[in-house]
Amino acid sequence: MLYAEVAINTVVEQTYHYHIPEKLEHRLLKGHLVRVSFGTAMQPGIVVDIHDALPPDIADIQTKPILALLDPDPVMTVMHIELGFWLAKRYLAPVGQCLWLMLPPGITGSSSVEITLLDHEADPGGSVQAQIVSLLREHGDMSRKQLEKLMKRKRISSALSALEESGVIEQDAVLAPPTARPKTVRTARLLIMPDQIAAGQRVSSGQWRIINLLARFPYPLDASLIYEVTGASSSTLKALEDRGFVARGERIAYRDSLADRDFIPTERLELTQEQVRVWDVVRDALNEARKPILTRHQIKSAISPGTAKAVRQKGTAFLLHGVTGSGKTEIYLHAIEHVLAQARQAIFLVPEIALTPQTIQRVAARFPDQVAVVHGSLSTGERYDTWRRARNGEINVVVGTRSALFTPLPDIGLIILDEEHDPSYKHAPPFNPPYYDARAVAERIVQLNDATLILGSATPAMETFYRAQHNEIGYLHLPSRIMGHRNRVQLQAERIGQVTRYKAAEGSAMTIDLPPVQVVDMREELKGGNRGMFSRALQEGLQTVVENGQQAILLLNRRGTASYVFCRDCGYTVECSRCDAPMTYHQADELLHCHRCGYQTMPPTRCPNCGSDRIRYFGAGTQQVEAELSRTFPDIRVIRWDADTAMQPDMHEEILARFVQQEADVMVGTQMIAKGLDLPLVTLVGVVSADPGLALPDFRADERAFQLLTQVAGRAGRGILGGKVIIQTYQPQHPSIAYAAQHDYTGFYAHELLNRRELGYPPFRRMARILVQSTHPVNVQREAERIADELNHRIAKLDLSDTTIIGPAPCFYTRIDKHYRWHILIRSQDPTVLLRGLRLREGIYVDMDVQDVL
DNA sequence: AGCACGCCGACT
DNA sequence: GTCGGCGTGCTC
Repeated sequence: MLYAEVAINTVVEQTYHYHIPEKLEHRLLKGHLVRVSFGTAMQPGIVVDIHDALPPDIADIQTKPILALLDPDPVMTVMHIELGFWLAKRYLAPVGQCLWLMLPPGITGSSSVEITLLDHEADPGGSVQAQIVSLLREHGDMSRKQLEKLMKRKRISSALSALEESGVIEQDAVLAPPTARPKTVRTARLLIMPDQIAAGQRVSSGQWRIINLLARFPYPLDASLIYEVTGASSSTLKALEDRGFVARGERIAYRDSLADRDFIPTERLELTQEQVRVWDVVRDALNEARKPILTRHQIKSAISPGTAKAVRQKGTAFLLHGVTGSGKTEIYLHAIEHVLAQARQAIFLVPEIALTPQTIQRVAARFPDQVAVVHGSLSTGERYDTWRRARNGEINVVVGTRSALFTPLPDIGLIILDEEHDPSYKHAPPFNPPYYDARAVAERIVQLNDATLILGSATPAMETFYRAQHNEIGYLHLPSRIMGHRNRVQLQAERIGQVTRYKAAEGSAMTIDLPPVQVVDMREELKGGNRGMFSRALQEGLQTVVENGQQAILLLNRRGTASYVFCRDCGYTVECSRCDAPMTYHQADELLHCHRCGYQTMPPTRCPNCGSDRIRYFGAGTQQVEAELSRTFPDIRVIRWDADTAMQPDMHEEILARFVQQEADVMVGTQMIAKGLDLPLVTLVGVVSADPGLALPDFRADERAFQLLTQVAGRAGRGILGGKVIIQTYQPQHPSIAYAAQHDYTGFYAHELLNRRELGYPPFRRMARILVQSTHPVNVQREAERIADELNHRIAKLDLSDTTIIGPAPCFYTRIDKHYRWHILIRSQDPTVLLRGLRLREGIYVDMDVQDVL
């Protein structure tokens, strides 16, 4: 007898064994999606292994059978199964949940229990049973969930089993069919050649147009195409079918989010000598890692039982440290091209699809028809189709956000994480576990697949740079900004009559220094009598930009702050009733918004506390900056880019496109404008206020601030016009500001590393966070204290001298959407030792390698 | 996740 | 005395 070890998608930690029925005996493979009975429910499961005997500890139990195969092809490879187990161990999450990361939503339907009334005349004793029977008589058969709802109670199992026992009802656990299905489109083909149609037969002009079109193609055409080309309608096509001239059919069509977009194919660019040195190292690694090319048959047999051990543990990881504009993307594109030539696939991760349209454009244009985009806002159908195409080996490059890592590509040769320092690479509550870090997962995939990882950034995460310094990963450096080919730059400069600041680099490329940064001390501005939002320097800078027809970016670092409403007499501030956070005034709808939960309310005209009518709006939002700009420079055209103006994902691209096309002189925005944009006409970047975000109780606050300022500073002067950066602050000596002003990454790194070492923070120890949430303030605190007690007890018992606990304490955001929040932070070489097997109730989340502790 | 089992207070 | 609350442990 053969047994399948199955992982089920619930919060159980273990796997379960089922015997393989005869009809599946030689068909069942690792990675197959199956239907099994689990407890009383019907559940989907993944076959993670196949054994010829049960493990000794359960040798004498009665196993249930594998009931059905839900997909004829394995839904994941052995590599993906192994990755799932690794995720479960590292992030302390149920293995089923980890494996389900690799599957598209909707691949299985939901599990339920259907109840059928067999004896309509039955009159059972017991009020609960009688009630159930009368409800079934009244409403007809239904699911157990519906019945519980109608009964307004949960405890009906004993009554149900009694009814089933006496033959009154039947309970049937079912697994619904998948909600995601292949999409089919109608097609038509010609059965008869035009010249075979007899002269006497009456054929309308619409029918002739269809016949002539179809006659030109020896295969079926999509009906939609036929209608579009001929102008005929479906009734015309139907008429042709009825006359036997045409056969209609259907084909499976892939839903593709890139399908309706045109990309102009581009060629590879010539590398500078600096890039060549980097590329040589990457290419050698790719060649070193290259496995023999597998045929489709070999790939299939690699996922069959018994050959699992073939997975090698190798792979190479690099940090590609390059300032903005240093040509990192061209290295990525060269590497992708190289692995595609090896018949392997590549994954290219970006922080957010909506904020990096230019990057996606470049990848899609370089590899036409080989790229798919994977991210959270795809429809279920698009995700499902992309997933199937990937599994079938029809996609070579996946571009996407962190979840794209789990696309079931058969032979991953390269993973790129662009802007690797970005916090969005960490999956964290309130999402579902596992709370993985895409950087660590990518490294694991690369090991399992004998592939290559490139982590790219101008401002690498402390942990990443530390690892590069200690030779745990390779270090590649691109210190110069490239402005383009010498001849092209020269021509452009002559055309606009500008003396360039370019320097001839080695070879034919030209480079340019990073823009000068001026730090303005706003305390001095106040002393000088300037109480406005813009310093004199920034005003002059904006004036110059307007006069010369150039462009500027104004950044507001609002992390952890907002403009709020307060009473001048008693100091009362309007707070969200569900989050206890100050509410933000929005000019557009004249309402107060809560940025945590989205709650909206009317601003008060009188103070609810003291009755005063001296209500004031305080603090600067993007709207206020916009208003102040228009006041100071009446003719200036301003465009605002923030979460409010870009409500839908595609709005980002539109706003950006309008700015690129010079429909505005100044763009005002928050963090998002600092991401990977290439805006050659921007000659001035102003940071209106660098201070918010510096004082946050988060050990990464300084790092984040430095990264943001450095990134946004890199936006200036990318064209031949040059540029400058002005940072306004009340603490000009702050390391995050001072080092950013010097474009001094290593200086900041060295400074910050001392802090981290002193406090035992990452990269010296790993940090985990236990987050406790509840709608009851007393419960959260009590639960957090209970967990902390248990952890301290365990530390003593296990003698974990390197493990320290911070808290329990209320989180910085003490309440979000009615939930009070407390947390416990754990610093340790390996927090999983302490946290393994910890009992977690509802509302408790373990976040390993936590990125954000607010 | 469900569901059973088991121990406690509050009802006919 | 039973009904129903929920804390605890198990599902191959």
